[in-house]
Amino acid sequence: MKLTINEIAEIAKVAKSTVSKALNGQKGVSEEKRREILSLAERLNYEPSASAQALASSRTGIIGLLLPHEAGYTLAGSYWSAIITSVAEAANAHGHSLLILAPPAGDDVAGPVETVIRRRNVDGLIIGAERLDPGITARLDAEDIPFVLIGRDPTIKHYSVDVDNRGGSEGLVAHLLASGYGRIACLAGPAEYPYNRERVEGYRLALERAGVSWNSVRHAGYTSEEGRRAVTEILAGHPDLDALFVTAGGEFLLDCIDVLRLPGVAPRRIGLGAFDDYRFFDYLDMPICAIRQPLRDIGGTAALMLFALLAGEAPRPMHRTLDVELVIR
Amino acid sequence: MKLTINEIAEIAKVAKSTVSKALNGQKGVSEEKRREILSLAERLNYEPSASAQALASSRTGIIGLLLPHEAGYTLAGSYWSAIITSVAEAANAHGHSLLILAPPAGDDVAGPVETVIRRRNVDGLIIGAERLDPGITARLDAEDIPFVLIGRDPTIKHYSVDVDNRGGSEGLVAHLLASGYGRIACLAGPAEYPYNRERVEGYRLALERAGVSWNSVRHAGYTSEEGRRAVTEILAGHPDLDALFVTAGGEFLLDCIDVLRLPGVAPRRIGLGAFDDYRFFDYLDMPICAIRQPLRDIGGTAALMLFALLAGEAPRPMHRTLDVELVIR
DNA sequence: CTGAAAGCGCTTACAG
DNA sequence: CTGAAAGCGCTTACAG
Repeated sequence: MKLTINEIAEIAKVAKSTVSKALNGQKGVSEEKRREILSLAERLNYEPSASAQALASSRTGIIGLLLPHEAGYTLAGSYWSAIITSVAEAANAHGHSLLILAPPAGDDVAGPVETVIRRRNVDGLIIGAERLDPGITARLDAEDIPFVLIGRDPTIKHYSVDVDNRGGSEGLVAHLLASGYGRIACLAGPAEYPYNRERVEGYRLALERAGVSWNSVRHAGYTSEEGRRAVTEILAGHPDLDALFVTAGGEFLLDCIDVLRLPGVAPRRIGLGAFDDYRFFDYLDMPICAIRQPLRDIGGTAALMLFALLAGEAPRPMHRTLDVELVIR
Repeated sequence: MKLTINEIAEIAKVAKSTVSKALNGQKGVSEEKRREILSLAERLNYEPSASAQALASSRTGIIGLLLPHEAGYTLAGSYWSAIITSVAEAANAHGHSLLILAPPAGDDVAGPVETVIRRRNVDGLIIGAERLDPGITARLDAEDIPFVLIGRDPTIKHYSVDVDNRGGSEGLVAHLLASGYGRIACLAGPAEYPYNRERVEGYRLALERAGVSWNSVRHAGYTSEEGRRAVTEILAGHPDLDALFVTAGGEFLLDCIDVLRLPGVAPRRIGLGAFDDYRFFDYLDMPICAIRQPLRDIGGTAALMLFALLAGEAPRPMHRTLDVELVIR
């Protein structure tokens, strides 16, 4: 039924080890035989069995992408969709497949990682989880499974690709200042996410450079209630506020916008800055500028780094920082 | 290094075939030994090698999800994100992994399917591609690889899960009629997509039931230009139009909305009906109602059907149709 | 119930 | 360069 290396060997009248070498481009086969075998395999539509190769070589030809559980829920869903497809395409281009690891609802990321390690079913991992237990990366290191993080965690040694959180925020806030806003508050997601801290730094930097001393930073958890309450309190605490910089997108941002659009608030015409751009910003009746992230690049770059690692190279720099784009409306 | 079945057998002082049977819950092992072996494996954190199992049993423990190439681009990205994570979770719950297949830019879906068939690296497939060449499903049938389609193609015999396109559209249009709209045009995506045809049918049915003879249906391709042109022409052709039903979401819908918001058009206050709901509809300054699809259910149901097929059962009904929800704004 | 043996389809030293 | 052989870690008839 299934065409195997044995049939190829038989037809070509060589040993199957010779076929294997020819197919894998290894030395130790005459150019003539190689050509013969290659064309035969081509003609017969031969494709090696993934499982057999994996077992014999202890390389699976599969890379894994670890998603945070929230990936499926938030409107930032489009974020993960772009990451997934770009990684999948890069994987295919390198002759690999992409396995998706998503922790079950409520669980953290440790379970899937542990299973993957023990079952040995991926060669390497791209980790999209935004917060990561150092124990997990330690496990991966111990087991010699290469991984690349999307986003960066300063407390952990790892390869990573990230966007320029600080620079992007700085540019955005600088633009708000240049547009005439003078009292810009910053609403940030939880400080445990490194990117929120960096974006707050960018905010501070822009104010400092412009010689503006007025500032206000507040962190809030990623829940509808906390986000809404935070915006409400910021507004109440600063009657003279004229702009708000929100460090995150997705549902969190939408909740903030909801509050800003409330009847009592809307007349104040608060300017909005957001770290994440959406096309529907066009529909909002408020001045708004945003940071657009190069989503497909993030996935593609992470994959490239991982494949370098798999090839035994040490990609440099260890941390890739991608530029973002300021979108003005 | 890696713990294998041999070590377990040695420690338990039994043959490895006995260990295998015990672990896999097969008969032919005394309850006592089974318990012993199971607890030993548990204690030692033993997890069988995925590749070895796959090679020996010719079951990979992996299901594939085939995405259309557009998945990463459109705003409907959140659609795929929800499908992917829900399928991944269902797969995990069944002890399987999820492999993502995404055809390279410009290519169709045939390449990845062919590779998967020949490499034998999935046990079954969930096909998310919206348009499908019958040749592909024929290949899968021939190779005995079970598959479930998301969406339904009447020209192909297959298992599928879909939403109630006709009923949803009918309900939506009926609601528009009940709200006082009398001249409702329908802008549909390409007729090659079965769901577009079904949604148009729902539109017609609602008009018919209400005894409204005025109708206007137009199909347009999924490009920015075609969508915009279609809306422009519909508006120009029907100066008395008071509502528009768009059968699709994503970028296509956004392009339509752009045209409706154009200065010359906006004053007319066209009511909008959309098959796909987005939270940002709240921001639009136009009357709008929409259909919300049960995204996570779609993925979960498709996975359940596939696992039934893998277990040798024939899930019935062959086509699952999920209810949608009418969201009124 | 129990275990020895063959086999899944490859890769990889190792002789020749 | 070429090929015979062992081995990857399991599963699955098949005897006992």
